[in-house]
Amino acid sequence: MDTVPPSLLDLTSFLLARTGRTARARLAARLAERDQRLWHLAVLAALADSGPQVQRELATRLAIDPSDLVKVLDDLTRAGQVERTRSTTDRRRIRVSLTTTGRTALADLLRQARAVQDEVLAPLDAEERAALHRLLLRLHRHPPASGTPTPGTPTPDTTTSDAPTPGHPTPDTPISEPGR
Amino acid sequence: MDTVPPSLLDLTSFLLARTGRTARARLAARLAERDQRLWHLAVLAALADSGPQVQRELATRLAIDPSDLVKVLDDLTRAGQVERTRSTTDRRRIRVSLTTTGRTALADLLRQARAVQDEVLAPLDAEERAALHRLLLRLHRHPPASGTPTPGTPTPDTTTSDAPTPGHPTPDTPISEPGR
DNA sequence: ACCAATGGTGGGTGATGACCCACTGATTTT
DNA sequence: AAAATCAGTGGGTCATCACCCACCATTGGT
Repeated sequence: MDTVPPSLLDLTSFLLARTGRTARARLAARLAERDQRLWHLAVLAALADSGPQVQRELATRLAIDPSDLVKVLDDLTRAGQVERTRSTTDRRRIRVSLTTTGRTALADLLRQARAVQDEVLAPLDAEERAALHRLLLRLHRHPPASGTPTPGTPTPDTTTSDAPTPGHPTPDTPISEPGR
Repeated sequence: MDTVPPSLLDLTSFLLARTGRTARARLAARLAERDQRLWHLAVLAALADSGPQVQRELATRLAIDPSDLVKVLDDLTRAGQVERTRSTTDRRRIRVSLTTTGRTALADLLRQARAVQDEVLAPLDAEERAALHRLLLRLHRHPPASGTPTPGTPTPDTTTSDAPTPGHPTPDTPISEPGR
């Protein structure tokens, strides 16, 4: 049984898609055990890296719909990992900041992520992993540029962004997009 | 701007997931222009590589639900790219074979796939692409093993030429899984 | 003070993808 | 020839996302 059609294995893009998919799936599954999802990790990471921020900033930075961010933050707040405090200067805004437990949680999630990574990258030795990481990082920074304007996919490409997900126009440079 | 949280960029698995996602999305978008989807490509490729087969074989090989395969084949048949003929020996079975136009279509799709690939891998030179391909291929053969039960797709093999890894036939495993 | 714009929410919507089950022919068993 | 089995279908279900819109609170003009 088996054999993946060789024609497909010749396509780097196919391999990329496939491995990426499994990596993602495994990570998601792992996080699910903690009742967290990819977006939760992304948000916590963003807060840890860039400090407390207003929701709107977070949303644009993560390229997530503000409306969806709300839900993620609801979860995180409920778990006591982030705190929402209204900005004193502009009471419309809400500053989101990491709590101590949030920081701990993040550390744990990152640990999980690395564990999954070790599983996925198991067949590679340290140097190879580093090489892979380097290559992927290069790809990451690069704007795929325009591509196929397919319905649903405007192909935006804004200068910097990296990867628009087809199907949805991605405005500017989003970030992570754990979700789909 | 953007700035993806650095913490995430440190995760190879994150980069993998992300680039893989965009690769997949772009390819899907491209195929969509031809009114085809990833599974269509996978099926055509499987038929081209392994010759005419009974649906059930195809399904297990591609790790697709038999029920879903039917729909894909319906499309391909409608487009005149494959032909379904009942097996003379066992009339329950249906042999699926590629038609000439199917072969042409496949060639076109693969061309599209490579085009997308060129866009995605743009920042890398030939050697780097080769290196990336090699690494991914290694990962591909590797059974993700346990961990998170990601059902679905096992791995392996294609005996094909391009593989860096010298000769090992391959065991077998499911294949592609454009989908899940 | 009034009005337009803005941040944040809540509540949907639509598309996609995997999975499942019941049903029909054909074949094999016994 | 009846029973069990199998290939192929058809018709759902469920879960996941990204996206959108109407709405409240709050501001910034002017």
